[in-house]
Amino acid sequence: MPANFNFADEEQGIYDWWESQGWFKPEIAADDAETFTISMPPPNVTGVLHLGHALFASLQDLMTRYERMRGKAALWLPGTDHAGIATQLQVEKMLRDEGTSRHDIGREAFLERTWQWKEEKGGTIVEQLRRIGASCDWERERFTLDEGLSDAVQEVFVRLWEQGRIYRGPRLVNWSPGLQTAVSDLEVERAEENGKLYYFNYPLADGESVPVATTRPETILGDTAVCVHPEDDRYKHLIGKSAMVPMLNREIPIIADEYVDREFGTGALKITPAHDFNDYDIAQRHNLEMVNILNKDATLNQNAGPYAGMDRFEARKKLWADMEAAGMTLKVQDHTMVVPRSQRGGEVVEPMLSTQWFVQMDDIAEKALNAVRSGDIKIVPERFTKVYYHWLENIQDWCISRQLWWGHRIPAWYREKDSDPEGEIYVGRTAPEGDGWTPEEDVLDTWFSSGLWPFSTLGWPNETPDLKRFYPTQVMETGHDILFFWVARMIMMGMWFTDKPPFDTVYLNGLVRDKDGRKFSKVLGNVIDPLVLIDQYGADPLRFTLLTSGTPGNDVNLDEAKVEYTYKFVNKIWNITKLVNMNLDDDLPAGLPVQSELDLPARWIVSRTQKLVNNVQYLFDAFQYGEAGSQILSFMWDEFAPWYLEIAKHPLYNGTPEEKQQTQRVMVYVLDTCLRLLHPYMPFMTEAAWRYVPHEEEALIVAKWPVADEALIDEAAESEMEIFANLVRDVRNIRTDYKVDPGKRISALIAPGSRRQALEDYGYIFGRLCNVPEVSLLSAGDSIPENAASTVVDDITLYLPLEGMLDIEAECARLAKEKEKLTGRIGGIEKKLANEGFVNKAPEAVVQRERDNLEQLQTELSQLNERLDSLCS
RNA sequence: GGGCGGUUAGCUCAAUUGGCCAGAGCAUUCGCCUUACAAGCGAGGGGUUGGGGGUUCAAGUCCCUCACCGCCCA
Repeated sequence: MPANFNFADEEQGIYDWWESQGWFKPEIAADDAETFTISMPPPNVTGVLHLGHALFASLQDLMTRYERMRGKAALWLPGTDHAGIATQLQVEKMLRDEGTSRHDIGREAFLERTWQWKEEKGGTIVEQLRRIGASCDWERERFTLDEGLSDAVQEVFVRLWEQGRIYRGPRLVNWSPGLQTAVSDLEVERAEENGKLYYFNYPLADGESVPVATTRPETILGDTAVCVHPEDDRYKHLIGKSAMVPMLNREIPIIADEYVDREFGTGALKITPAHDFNDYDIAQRHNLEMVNILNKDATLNQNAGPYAGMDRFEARKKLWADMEAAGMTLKVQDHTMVVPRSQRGGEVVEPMLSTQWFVQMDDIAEKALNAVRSGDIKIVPERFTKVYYHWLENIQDWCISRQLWWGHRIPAWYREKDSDPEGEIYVGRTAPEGDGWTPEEDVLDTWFSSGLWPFSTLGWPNETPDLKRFYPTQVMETGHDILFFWVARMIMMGMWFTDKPPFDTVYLNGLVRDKDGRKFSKVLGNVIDPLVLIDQYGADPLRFTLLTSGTPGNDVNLDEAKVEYTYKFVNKIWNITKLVNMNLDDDLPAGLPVQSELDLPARWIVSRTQKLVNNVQYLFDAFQYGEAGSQILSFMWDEFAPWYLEIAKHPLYNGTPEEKQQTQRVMVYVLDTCLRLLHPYMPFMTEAAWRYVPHEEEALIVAKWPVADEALIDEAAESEMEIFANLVRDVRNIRTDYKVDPGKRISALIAPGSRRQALEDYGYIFGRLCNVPEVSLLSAGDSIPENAASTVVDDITLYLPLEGMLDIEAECARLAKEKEKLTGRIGGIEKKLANEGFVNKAPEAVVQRERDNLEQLQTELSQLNERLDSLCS
């Protein structure tokens, strides 16, 4: 067996072996096996792996591997997303660098270039997912623009149209001037920024004026009313009069609406329905005219009169300067305001009147709400259900058209009617018959196709065998940041079109941040590339660290020091395996020996193993993978290796053939169990190590998940071993206190109390664990050694004759300190037990535990007192 | 303004229906190359679990309140 696990040489080979054996495919399970399906949230096809991907891949792979080991037909279905805006932006940038643009080369050439780009870059992230060990069924990999998925998108669009749930029309939408497309509410990020509030006198037709404040002066050019509060005594008399738009002298009405906040600004509001959502609502109520003053690139159009052609921010300055010159302005104040910016480009988004396609959401949302309300879909952590409800209960119609080229083209055609070039609309799976039809240019929001992902990837709308067998899926694991964007939409689409919840559990993870909790950013220079970590430490440490650094739904702060530590854990496990492996004989019988034949350390570690398996199972059932992982690590590193394996060296090296074999079988059993439990966390190293452990199954990836055997839990063995452990720790402490060279062998005398037999049988433990190879048991009447340090555990007193090294005074001080600690604890327990409330109300087991504790501590105290009497008085 | 999360050792994080002395890693102190592992082993120091109040026999955990940090929605 190699000295170390050489991940760099091994990982690729192991992965290829798994894949070539077909173990990533659900078909390896029995035909009638229960299914377990996860659809992978499709990463951007041209993206590269970042830690967010690494986290979701680790979680989903863990779940998949776990269920696979439990014998389910486990399918983790991978894929990528065409990511309309993001990908188009990348290609447009390429074109810009080449000195051309998408408009120069035209739609067809542009799409060709984009497909080419997709082919070039599309493999990257998929390869990177393999590197972290993702056990997905690559033969079922999908891409959102695949033919099958495109059919599904078209089918959904046409059906929604036929159901009257899709409509087209002019509405106020969020317009991204840089991207020159509409975007949905969700794609707009709002943040407080320092802006200004401009006060000016709005001229009235009769020569008077009314003071008004605005944060965006350029929108004055699109005003179609001035609005005051109906109860506002300052302005009441103006209602019904007319105002004149500054510089344009367009006459507009003064209206009253209770929406106006009398406290804000001057209490009078200018209304620009074509460029403000609130104003739009007011305009609807009052039947106001709507004047669009912006072009698609956010320069001003002809409605802006002399300002036509200027950029919106330039126009703001110029208009204000002109108004100042005309004596209309009052003042400019600093003002904190909420600015909407594009999630993609970061530029300021403009509300703009535009003709777009929408999905009417009310009934669709209702079904999705019910799926969660009824418990058919469970969200983990549960607190996100409230967020989900709130969003769906207040949902707006969804703007699904995008003025992009990269995406699913909307299956609609227009024909002139009543001199309107788009007067007649046809929506269908194929182009309409007849002449004069022009196809729709717009494509669909990327999330429209992702919303179908759980079933479109399985073949829907066709009743494919995969769809029948694997739909609905079981778990949707993704980031809580896309609960609305994606999860809610999948539930809506799934419920609407398949009448089934697309998955029964939504598991939401948080964001990965740096160790100080900051977001990764190029500006901060704190970006960590998961592939660099994998190159440095291997995939397993990164996976394990991501999986154990956080709790469900919360952000993960990744500390590279922990990755390094986990890398050492990998080495630790490797060395444990090496030790076990080098102490094996051929033809070792499989499985554990009969429990009654086991020695105390074996009964103890076997019992501890059952408890570990139970805990891990409990935690897995509750999605608490982090805690489960930590417990496995702690069991191996703090119990199995330093206690059991060290003790086991005695029977292995000095025992009878029977004892030796028994010990071999036990350590193989425990190690094997740990490797199984750990495999979903660290697939590569566990698989590699497992080769050196006797086993029956073909590979660890398809080995059985451990189940605890309650009959092997042995509380008596656990408490007896605990006594040994405490004695060993005490001896070590004494050695440290007296600065006894660790290499120096010393002997001990033990007054064994009620444990004579155990101490006779297992006294060798002291030789192994604290370098005390000679242990003599005292009998009643034997004289207590002089000049010895001592310690007490339960009814046992252990003496270490330290010959010339003992300082009586120091020893007495040590014992006195020990006594103080003991009496303190005894006092605490006595007080507790004297409390009638505790004795009567606490569970019997808890009370009994305290009583047992008290009894033991009192025993220890009396022995300690004897020792103090004889040595120190 | 509404909702949610967080605040635990110097730093990063745990702690399963409330129940033994709140645990790890990093950092730090001391001692060890002990034949699986110095990528290691052994021992230690470091905490009023953000403040205050309450419920309970028992609170990091449940309730109220305040403070600060963060996220989502309007």
